[in-house]
Amino acid sequence: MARRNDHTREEIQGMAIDATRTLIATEGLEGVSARKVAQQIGYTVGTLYQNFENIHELILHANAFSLTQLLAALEQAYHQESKPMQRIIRIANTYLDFGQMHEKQWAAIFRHTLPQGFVMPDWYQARIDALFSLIERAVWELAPGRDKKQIQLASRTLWSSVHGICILNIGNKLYSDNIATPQTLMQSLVTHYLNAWVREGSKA
Amino acid sequence: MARRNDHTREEIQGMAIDATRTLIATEGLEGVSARKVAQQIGYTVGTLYQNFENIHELILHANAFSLTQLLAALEQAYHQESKPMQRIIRIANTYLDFGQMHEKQWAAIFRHTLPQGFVMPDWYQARIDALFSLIERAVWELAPGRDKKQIQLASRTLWSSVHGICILNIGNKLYSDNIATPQTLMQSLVTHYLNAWVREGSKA
DNA sequence: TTGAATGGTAAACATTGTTCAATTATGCTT
DNA sequence: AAGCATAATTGAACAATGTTTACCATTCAA
Repeated sequence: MARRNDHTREEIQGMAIDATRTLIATEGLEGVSARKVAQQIGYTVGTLYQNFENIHELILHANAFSLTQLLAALEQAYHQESKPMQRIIRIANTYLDFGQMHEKQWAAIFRHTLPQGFVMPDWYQARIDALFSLIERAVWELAPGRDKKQIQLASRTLWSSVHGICILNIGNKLYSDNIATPQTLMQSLVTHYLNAWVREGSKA
Repeated sequence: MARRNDHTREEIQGMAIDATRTLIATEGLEGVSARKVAQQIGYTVGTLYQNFENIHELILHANAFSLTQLLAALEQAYHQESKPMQRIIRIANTYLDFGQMHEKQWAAIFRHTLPQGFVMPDWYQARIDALFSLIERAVWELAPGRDKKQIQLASRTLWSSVHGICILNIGNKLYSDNIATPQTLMQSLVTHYLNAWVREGSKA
């Protein structure tokens, strides 16, 4: 294996992903370009394209990193001792906080779209699955008696909604801030939805 | 006013917006380019840039058109005779259906982002406001006794959530379709959230 | 009819993603 | 140690993007 600098293939890839993450964090997704990344790591575009199929794969790796950070934050919120309902609220607020604190990275995750014919890699989908699985666990603890399908339905409904609040929160500030904070909306969503959902279950 | 062809400024703008809408509908937001639009309407890019500040303004106009269509569909759903709760469910499903039926246009609306320093024009924001106002009306009918702040809070919470379900529905199909349809999620969200919210109000 | 103003064009510029032939450095073999 | 094969790296090239602008053409008013 011949190499001119003291960087292995893996090192170059790591450096490129780091540079991409920095670019996203400072200039946003639109600020990322192959040449900028290459220049940042001291190589040329050509080298970049030998380590990544295309620019989307690179962005995908950077986003996967953010997803891992997010997941870690959610796991931490999960593992604090408290009642099931409070736990879910805490996780939801962590989700919200992450979006607010890392706005550019967050936007990059859900705003980036694969071009036609590009399939989402398994290692990326796995992170998303892990996220949903965490929610399902938390919801299950709230109502251990419900069957799996119901848990799944409620989890996905709830988390799509939580996600919706996060989205409308960043960028387009749809709420005049003096009226209601996104935390208030989040609280309203989770308590109302889950209270009714739990009650429905105890009826049957 | 000198003109080479028989098109007024307004006509050219209308043609350009139409062409942009077609491009979005067929190729998606990424398929839109100034040259494609110009060629479609039989003019050059230069002419396009005399009628629009930049490509984003053009896209904004196309998206505003979609928003108007969406609003019309929601208004129609609103004006059908039924109980308040059923009305809201119907509106939410109309929202969902619109996203499914006009996937590309829908994605173009919420995926398009203004570049730095670009402020959203009033005529665009007005359409979004109209949308939220419609929901507020529908929620008010469900609980006419609640004060305005509470109505606003519930409306925004609910609609952010509805929006979240729509988003996760298109593109990234996060639900294995054999488990639950998005309509099921929508039904679950609206009924549970609003039932608990109404009950909370009658307690006070 | 002539001149001024407007409509429209085409070419140019910078920047994007992506490819690829040429070059250079490395490791292995003899 | 020399040479060779292989891999790494470059830099130029291509097409397509948004955007600007100098120039040409047409029309209306005088």
